[in-house]
Amino acid sequence: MNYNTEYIASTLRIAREARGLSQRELSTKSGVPQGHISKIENGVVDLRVSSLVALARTLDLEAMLVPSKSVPAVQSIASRTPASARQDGKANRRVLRELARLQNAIHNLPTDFFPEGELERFQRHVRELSYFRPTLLEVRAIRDANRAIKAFGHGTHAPNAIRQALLRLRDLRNALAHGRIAGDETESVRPAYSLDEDDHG
Amino acid sequence: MNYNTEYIASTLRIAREARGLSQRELSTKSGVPQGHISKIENGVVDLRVSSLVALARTLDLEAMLVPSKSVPAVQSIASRTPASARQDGKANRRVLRELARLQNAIHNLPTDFFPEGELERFQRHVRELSYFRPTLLEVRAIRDANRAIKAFGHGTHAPNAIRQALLRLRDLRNALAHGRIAGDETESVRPAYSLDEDDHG
DNA sequence: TGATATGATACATAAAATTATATCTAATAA
DNA sequence: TTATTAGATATAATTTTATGTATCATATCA
Repeated sequence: MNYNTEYIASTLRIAREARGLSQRELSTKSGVPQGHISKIENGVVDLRVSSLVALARTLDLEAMLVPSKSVPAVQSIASRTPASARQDGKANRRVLRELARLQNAIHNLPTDFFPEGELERFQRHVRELSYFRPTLLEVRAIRDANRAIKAFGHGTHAPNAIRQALLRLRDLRNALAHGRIAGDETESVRPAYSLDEDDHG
Repeated sequence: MNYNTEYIASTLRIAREARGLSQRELSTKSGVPQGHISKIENGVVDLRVSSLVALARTLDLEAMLVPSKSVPAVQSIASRTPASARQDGKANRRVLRELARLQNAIHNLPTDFFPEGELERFQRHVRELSYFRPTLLEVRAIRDANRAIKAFGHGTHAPNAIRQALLRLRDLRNALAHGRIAGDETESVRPAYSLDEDDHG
């Protein structure tokens, strides 16, 4: 699997949640079993094109093959582009930098202070936050989370502060994801394989 | 397989032939076995996304998920010239070779199976086709005509097959002469799974 | 004729899809 | 808190199928 599975996984998950569908609902609509949707969204499988098309269609997405040269133009067509690399403007960059810092900070947290899997879930929430336009995000919430983690490293180890801050971010993500069901706003668009892979943490 | 595989099949095959690649060459470049490419191009298999991406990348295409609403805009961006390949040698030589072979084949056909003057007209059509840039021609159509003639020589003598194939070429010539893009089966059908041919030229 | 290249086929195997079951999460109440 | 419940998601076991390796038939060229 030398293409970016993260892209497919995240795109499908975000699109599903943006429409307020559970995996089971998407399953009945698309015909793809719920368990399989779970595996797809977690990047566990190298899915077949029929599954991809079935899921994409029920989420109002189309799988297309476009000339590589046209990819930037195609991305510019979609009004909501991934927040990662394409926004310019100081404010946006600042938000993204905070987000990246947060990702890194969570990655370096000692796992034994948190319930099993909690940090991974938080990681995912933060990563998915990055798919929204930075202008929609709240710098302060992100910064608070960073501060909490920093305080955790320095002084008294209090996981709850971190948890609180990260839960706020999760709620923000949910609000954004569920808030634009009806709108003309379209989904994130990204190449099926990344030209430059994520730093991974 | 409840989605239309025709598009994946024909698009990949046309893109490959437009670049003058054999299945084996594409195989070594993409890492996908030749036998598998054969099955994919014949629509026998429901290929995995990794295979699709590997083939597409080798053919300078990129798999993307785009909002359904944006599909027309994306299609207008990706130009739909039928056989747009590199300006350079290999693909062009391939087309010209097929064309020359076809001229020769028509020349050697027994005249008594065809109405008076028909073969001469076909000859002229093919000759005139060679006046156009090879990049605009369709190897597939030319090859089909060659095959039809070969089958005629071997098995049952059925002039209609040849006539059909040659009429397709005549239509292509007319379309080119009038400045339009020739519509063959790949463009007449509207995909649910939409694929657009690359344009290098 | 032999040699080379092309696209299709056969079969073993690894992996995805299916079906069914278990686990997790977010609320609510005791 | 702690227990419980429902709803959502993840995992397990089995079946189905794409993939990988090898070979085949046919066509083309020397």
